[in-house]
Amino acid sequence: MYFCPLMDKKVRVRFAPSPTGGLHLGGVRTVLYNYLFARQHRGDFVLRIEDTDQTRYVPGAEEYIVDCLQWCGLEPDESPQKGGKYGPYRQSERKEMYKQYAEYLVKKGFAYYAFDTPEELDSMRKEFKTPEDPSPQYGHHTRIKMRNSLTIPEKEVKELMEKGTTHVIRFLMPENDEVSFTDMIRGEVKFNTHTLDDKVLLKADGMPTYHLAVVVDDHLMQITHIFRGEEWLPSTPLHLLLWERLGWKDEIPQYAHLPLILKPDGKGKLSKRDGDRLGFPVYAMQWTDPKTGEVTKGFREIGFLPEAFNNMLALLGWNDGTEKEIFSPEELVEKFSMERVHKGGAKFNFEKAKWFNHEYIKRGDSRMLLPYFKKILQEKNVQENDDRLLSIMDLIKERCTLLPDLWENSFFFFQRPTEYDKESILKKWDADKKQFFKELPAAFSAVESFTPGSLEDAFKSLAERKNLKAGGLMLPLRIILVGGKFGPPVFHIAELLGKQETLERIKIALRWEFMN
RNA sequence: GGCGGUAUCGUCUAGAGGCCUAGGACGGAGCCCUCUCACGGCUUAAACACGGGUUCGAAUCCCGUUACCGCUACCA
Repeated sequence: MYFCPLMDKKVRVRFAPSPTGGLHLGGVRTVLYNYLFARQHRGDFVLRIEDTDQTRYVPGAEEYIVDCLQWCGLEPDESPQKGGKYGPYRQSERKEMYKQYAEYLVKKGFAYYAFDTPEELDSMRKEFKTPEDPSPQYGHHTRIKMRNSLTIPEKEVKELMEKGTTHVIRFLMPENDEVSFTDMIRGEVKFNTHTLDDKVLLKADGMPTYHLAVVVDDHLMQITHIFRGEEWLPSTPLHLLLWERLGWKDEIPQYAHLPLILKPDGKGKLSKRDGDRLGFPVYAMQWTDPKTGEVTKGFREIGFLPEAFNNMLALLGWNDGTEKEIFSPEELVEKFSMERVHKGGAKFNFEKAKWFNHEYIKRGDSRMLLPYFKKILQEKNVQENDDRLLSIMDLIKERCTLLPDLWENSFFFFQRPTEYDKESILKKWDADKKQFFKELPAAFSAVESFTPGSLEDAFKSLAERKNLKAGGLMLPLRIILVGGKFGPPVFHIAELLGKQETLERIKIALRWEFMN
């Protein structure tokens, strides 16, 4: 059986997270690819909450996901919050629909009731466990030995049902069928149903499992393309069969299974633990576990720009075939193609991630950075007008990798040095130099425009008159103005400090006893 | 164990039979620029997992091996 979707409908894609905690960067990448594809094809992007596991309910997780998408600039067209004509968008609110479809499958002979208790399932697994088969499945070998509507006489089943005996509905997996489909990234993928099991479709609590819910909802919501993690590849044949048994074979969506994001070291999927261990975020935004109160910082909190974050994620597994690496959101929408997504998993590289952010800060217009800068300054209780802030950023942004670096590279504009790197000054300090700095304020005052060029000229001509080398005086000036060996070119610092403050700082420094 | 997927520099990747003595980026090393730190420029080390085919010719196609990853729940 080969499944080939018809592609003449309006593109509709979806992100369907389970609201159980922080949003992993792999999840954001999945959203990104969905979003880019939708925008490129002028389609719809829907957010659907997969909250069918009541035991894993985490308060606040759904709102958190919505906030993350907003920060990333990847907002859905339809969602529980926004609504839409295919709602509700929360699976827990669609509970009744799933049951009908499950019952329909039973009626058609494509599924059956199973009354086995968890304990019975457990002992079955133990009983059939062999070295060759360490995890026996509930499938064509074992189903005949279990308590289900296939093995129990019809009359008895009816009685059990009438008594309200707890049961699940399982899919009746055909014994020997070929199931194949074309994955947009991987090409043709084949399975034989022989090795597949009778997955639970409807749980004892009446909620569907992922498998039933995803097929029913994707159909009802007219989803045309499913882009999801590679971990779903093995259950795709089940889903395909479900589409077919439910009578929707002609509407099967196109699939693409995205490669996983791996740990930077060792092996396996990247997890929050790896971030904690290696010192970088894994979640998009800060997540506070409501149970333990544990707070986990995200990319936003450590100072990533959402555009840089997206760009980095887009390139983690995709490229446009050229050597271009920096793409604006618009370029991403235009250039992205699922066929060019790399098949293999990618180890996450935090250094490279930071490089993207650095590029965005460095290349970006300071006006774009202004709100971020102002927020930091607010925390530091600094008030300043926008024009000066813009000038400061123009000067320092090339040395800022993360947003907090904006402060680390500019604090000296807002506060006078409290201590000085004495070592560096004293190494070559003498009376002549001291005299030079005593006369410098007058020389600077005499300058007609307080600009880097004229300041440098004044500085150098004074040095010449005093028979000193200007080169040896620059570092002391820097330390006098900001306290240490850091910052942008020193005359630029002076310019932004302004005449009054520059002269003041020179005079203050000269009063320190180590200068004498 | 079974099933599925993947396999190019340390990392992300380009490469869709000859353009490959394998290109770019991050990171590393070195040099230049220089008042500090950066930015920028230049140079450099570093890879086709292995074995068989197919072909005049393979990183590219096929098969096998190996390694790694994923799935194998009334979780998603």
